[in-house]
Amino acid sequence: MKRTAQSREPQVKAGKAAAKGAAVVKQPPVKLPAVKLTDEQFQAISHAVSDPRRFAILQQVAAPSGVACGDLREHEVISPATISHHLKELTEAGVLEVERDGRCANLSLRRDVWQAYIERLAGL
Amino acid sequence: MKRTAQSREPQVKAGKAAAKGAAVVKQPPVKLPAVKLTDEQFQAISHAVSDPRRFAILQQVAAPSGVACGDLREHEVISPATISHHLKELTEAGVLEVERDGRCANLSLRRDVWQAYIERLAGL
DNA sequence: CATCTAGTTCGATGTCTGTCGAACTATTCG
DNA sequence: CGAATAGTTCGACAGACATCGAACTAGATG
Repeated sequence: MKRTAQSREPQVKAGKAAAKGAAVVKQPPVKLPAVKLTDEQFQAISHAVSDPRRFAILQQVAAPSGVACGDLREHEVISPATISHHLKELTEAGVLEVERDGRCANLSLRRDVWQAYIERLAGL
Repeated sequence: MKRTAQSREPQVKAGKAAAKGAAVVKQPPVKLPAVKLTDEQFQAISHAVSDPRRFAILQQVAAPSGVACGDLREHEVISPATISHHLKELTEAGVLEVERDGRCANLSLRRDVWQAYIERLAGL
């Protein structure tokens, strides 16, 4: 798979996408069971979302129906191996859920965990 | 200034402090003027808070009256040079404000910026 | 005014991290 | 069943980053 020159910063395209953010359908006021984060998990989430590419992935995956791995915009700018690396970081941090569908993977945001993370940050 | 062996992870002491979190006085419902974060600033904040030591610093600094640099618990575990390095990261990200008081520095949380950061994350 | 204190900057060091191609596993297709 | 597709893992590489001691600047003290 060909792509443009190696770059640490996301390509302008991805950057702009991250900046604008996908249109988000507002969640109905469903009360999620409270999740309690360990310190390690909190730290892992902070680390996982500090990378602009991983945050951009989370933005896409936050859509109510999730997103198929193959539909991630990152396929246009980084290699499948790197995408896999980032997905692993997010999954191990606990904010991403992967559901295999044949040879495809469907990705979704662990909203309960994300909510707990936000609340932890807001506690400052 | 003496301290224990070099370690990337914060010492248990600092870790526990970060885990428990300082007791936070609930802010009165004062409406802060909305701050708009640029993508770069959002990214810089994410990066700045992803480090456990910097997050622990923010927790201390979030006290309503802020905290004097010399009173940061980090002085027990890392060198002044490293503290300075972390303070610079937080200041440049825009979440920390430094006010010199003679040779001392008083640190406080930019609550407006922090609030904007939380809201940006919650937008997923 | 010399000395001390508080914090900053510089340069070095070792570790971490995002990237890749190649090889791999698992599933689907023709 | 062989070929194609989707995604993963491995090992290597180059750059980023947290750490330090030493030297520095600026303010306070005796």
